[in-house]
Amino acid sequence: MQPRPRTIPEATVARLAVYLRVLATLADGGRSTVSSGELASAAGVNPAGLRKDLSHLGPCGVRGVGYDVDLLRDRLTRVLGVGRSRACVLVGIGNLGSALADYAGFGTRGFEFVGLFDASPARIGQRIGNLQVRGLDELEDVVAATGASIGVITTPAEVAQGICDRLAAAGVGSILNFAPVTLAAPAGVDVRKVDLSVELQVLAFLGQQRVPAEVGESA
Amino acid sequence: MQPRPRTIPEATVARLAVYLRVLATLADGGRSTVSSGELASAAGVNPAGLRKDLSHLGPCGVRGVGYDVDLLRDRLTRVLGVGRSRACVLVGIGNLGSALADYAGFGTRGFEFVGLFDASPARIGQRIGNLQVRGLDELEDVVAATGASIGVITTPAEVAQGICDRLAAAGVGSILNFAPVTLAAPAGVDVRKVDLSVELQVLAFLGQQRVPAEVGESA
DNA sequence: AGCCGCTTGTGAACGCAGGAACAAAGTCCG
DNA sequence: CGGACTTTGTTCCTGCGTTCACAAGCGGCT
Repeated sequence: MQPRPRTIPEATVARLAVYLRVLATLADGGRSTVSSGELASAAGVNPAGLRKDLSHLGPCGVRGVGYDVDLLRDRLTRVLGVGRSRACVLVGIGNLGSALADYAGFGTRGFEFVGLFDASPARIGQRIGNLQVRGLDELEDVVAATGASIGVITTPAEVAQGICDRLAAAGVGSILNFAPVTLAAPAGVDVRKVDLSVELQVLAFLGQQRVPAEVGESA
Repeated sequence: MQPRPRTIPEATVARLAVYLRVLATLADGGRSTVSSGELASAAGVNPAGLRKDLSHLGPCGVRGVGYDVDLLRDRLTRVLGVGRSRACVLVGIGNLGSALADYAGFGTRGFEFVGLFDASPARIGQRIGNLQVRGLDELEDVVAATGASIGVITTPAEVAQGICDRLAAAGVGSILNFAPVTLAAPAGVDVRKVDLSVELQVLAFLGQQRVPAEVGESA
């Protein structure tokens, strides 16, 4: 049997990652226990929802007291698989790619870039952090040698699909796409998309809805 | 008074922005009409869902033929409010902030940065694109002078809440937060969060879940 | 030892998004 | 001019996520 059903909703997983970060802050502050209400308000969610999210891991709190910070952190770390370091490759070393390659937040959370790739000869050989930018022709070799399981795409939209195909064929099972296109990937490969201009447009729409006086559509 | 009900689901708005981009590509390719199926597959969604999304704008297709590309583009542009340019300020000119300030995709979609701010004296005065980085003390003045309605936060987590408060107090109604914290904002201010390490952690979790399943199946 | 208050964990209802199927409408062809 | 095909717009339904509300359990106090 499966005492913990392996099916944790995706939305819940995203929140678990947030809880984990809040817990780290609390631990730094010297706290040893937290209540669901406190944790929920720090994470910006409903207390009942938080408890339900946590219930997917089995009981891990003490009634009448709350959650043990260290214990819960351990549990979340193990469930999310942050314990072992994961090898990532990054394709497209433009402004955004360089920023991501240099972003310290990844290394401390179990993600390590093992390869940076770009098509432009001008960028090949450039050093970012402790890595050198390689040519695209080395992509498959590096993925095979390092066993990288995650690929990050920060290329122009036109070539993103081609890179996606090559990553998938090379055995990369998870792709994070920043290019403003919808990628098609074979079954068994997860693709997540972060589209910055869509975020801004949604924000603009909500703001426009809130201030209809500024629109002046009927005039 | 409301031929179009003002309540368009947020998830739909995000997809409308995607459709708009796909339509731009199609228009560049010379296409004049598209069917819902074609548009849906290009956007990576279900055809029925796409039609439902578009139905929020009222009937804008021709039965038996499809959608007129230019007309639909016009309609979407007007609903999303991409027509007029929106003034944005960006706070925190680190690697990520610099990348965003230099990202061409925003300017072509109706978003214009009118102020870049950083706390570090080393960065103040630096030029990015056609803007100069200013000190944080000028933040309120610039927001007031330009009427900026959107603020983007790419600061370290520790100072993000303070910046959020100052932006909200200055009259910025929409905030896009890249800092790895959950921000609290007064009512009437929309906050959207883009958390890169959460995206990676979700991806890692999905991949981790997939691998043991594959092992069990192939054995 | 017993009671009380606090907090977790779970069960149920509500609302929402997503998907499939169907009727209306317009066009193309004979 | 009429029929048939294509495609939209809508309606229904199913499933998921979220929220509310309550019972169970644990620690502290008397």
